[in-house]
Amino acid sequence: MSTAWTNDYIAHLSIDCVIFGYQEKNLKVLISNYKFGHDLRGLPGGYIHKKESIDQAALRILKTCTGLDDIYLEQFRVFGEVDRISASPHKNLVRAELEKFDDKFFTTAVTEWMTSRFVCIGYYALVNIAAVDLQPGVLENALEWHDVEKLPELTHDHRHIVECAHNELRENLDKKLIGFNLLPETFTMKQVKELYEAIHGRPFARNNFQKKILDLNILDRINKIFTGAANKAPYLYKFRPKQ
Amino acid sequence: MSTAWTNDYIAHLSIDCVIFGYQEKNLKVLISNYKFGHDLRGLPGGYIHKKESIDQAALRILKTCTGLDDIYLEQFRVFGEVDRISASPHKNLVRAELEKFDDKFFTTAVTEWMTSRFVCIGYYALVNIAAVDLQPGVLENALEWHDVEKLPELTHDHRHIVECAHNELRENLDKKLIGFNLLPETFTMKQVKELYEAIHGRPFARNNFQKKILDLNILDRINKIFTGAANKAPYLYKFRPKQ
DNA sequence: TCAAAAGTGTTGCTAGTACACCCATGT
DNA sequence: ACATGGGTGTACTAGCAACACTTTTGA
Repeated sequence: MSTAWTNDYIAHLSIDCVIFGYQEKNLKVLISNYKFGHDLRGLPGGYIHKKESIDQAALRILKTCTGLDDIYLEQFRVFGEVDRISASPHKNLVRAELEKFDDKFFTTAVTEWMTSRFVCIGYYALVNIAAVDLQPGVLENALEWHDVEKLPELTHDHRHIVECAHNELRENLDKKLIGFNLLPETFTMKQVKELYEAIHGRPFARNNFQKKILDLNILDRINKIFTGAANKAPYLYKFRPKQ
Repeated sequence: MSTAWTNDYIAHLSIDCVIFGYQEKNLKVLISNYKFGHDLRGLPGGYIHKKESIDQAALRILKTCTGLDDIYLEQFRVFGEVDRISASPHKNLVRAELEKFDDKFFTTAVTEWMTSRFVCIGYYALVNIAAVDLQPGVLENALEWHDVEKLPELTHDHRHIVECAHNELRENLDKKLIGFNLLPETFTMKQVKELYEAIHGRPFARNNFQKKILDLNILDRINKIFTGAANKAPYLYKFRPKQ
């Protein structure tokens, strides 16, 4: 039975997802808190079914932990060092814990399969945190949003993978205008600016930023929003779907 | 014996290399002409040893066909559609031809392994054609340089892979200043311009191009070269190794 | 009336483009 | 001398950054 399970997937090839969200002016990453190990954490990931494309596999993994179907995602790099798992201080821990876990499923064969050398395809995804319905898997205590700047210790090379994804996000933010996937349906220009600042980790000039974004001609101005504060009411915008 | 061979490699995961060269003012790609099939061609590629990193595997494959050690290369994308081989008109042809090929090695098990579903990591490399010593493998009649604009029919999705690599090369040409890997030790500004034109497929203004390249401060001017033509002698440049 | 936050305008710098001109070279 | 191709300079433009100013809002 468990042999059948491993047989359904391509061996030695995995997908790890860096799922970005945005909340309280901070860029967040979704992190798995595993049931085994001492507060061991890592990226949500999974394997590729022999009968599905890698994009389908990534979407399936994303749906499993967020419940969402329509997610912006992109592969950004392959991590293929031989020792990315074997050199990890967690490798043997993970293997031992898995075997203790549930002897009906995690046989020695399965845990060996899972802790062997893996080439990992890195995907990053952008989600609206408010729309996410976190669904921890059988191996997970919880799924947690962590500030990208204050990540806890992560297993294997997952911290490095997050850094690569973060760099890629920064590079693609202007080029592909993907940042709006992180915002709610409608938003103020200030929110857009704060999002960009959170991703780039540096301030933007208010007026120039507004001009830059409006000149893209991708936003529609909806109406003013009166916050009750003693100042000019900001406009609400929404992303204009491509014609 | 052949089972041992397939056991040495990660199953269902391959590397295909788009090896760019530059000759006679044209951007070229190195193409395998297979011994089997009717003039069947494809990209040089290979598999990943269980004990080597994916970068090492790519370098090994490159060394096998070009004889070169120090090659600029970069992974650019993973191709993971389920049907990228099975939907190919060549799949069954390749399998049948392989089995006829050499029954000591290409057993049914091996050819099944080789023609099963594969996730392919795409690498592109830049080489100086003059330095290359082409070494066809056991399955290859020849390795041939083809104009990127006039590619012959290629097996599976290899044409698509070349197009993706070409796009990536164009995008990275300025950003990473990698074009000089395609030129000889010393070169004139005209040669650099022609290289850029070949890669981008569009003309550049002579004077502005010269200014742009010189402003990068990465070239050293060596001396004038007297071509014998009735005009001003151009300067020779060489790439300045980073301090 | 005032402070706070939002919207907009002006200037200057820089990179890229188009145009023009001058210089070296061999016939 | 002159045609050819190479080197360089100038002006125009677009995009971005720094500055300033005006407008709206509720207390």
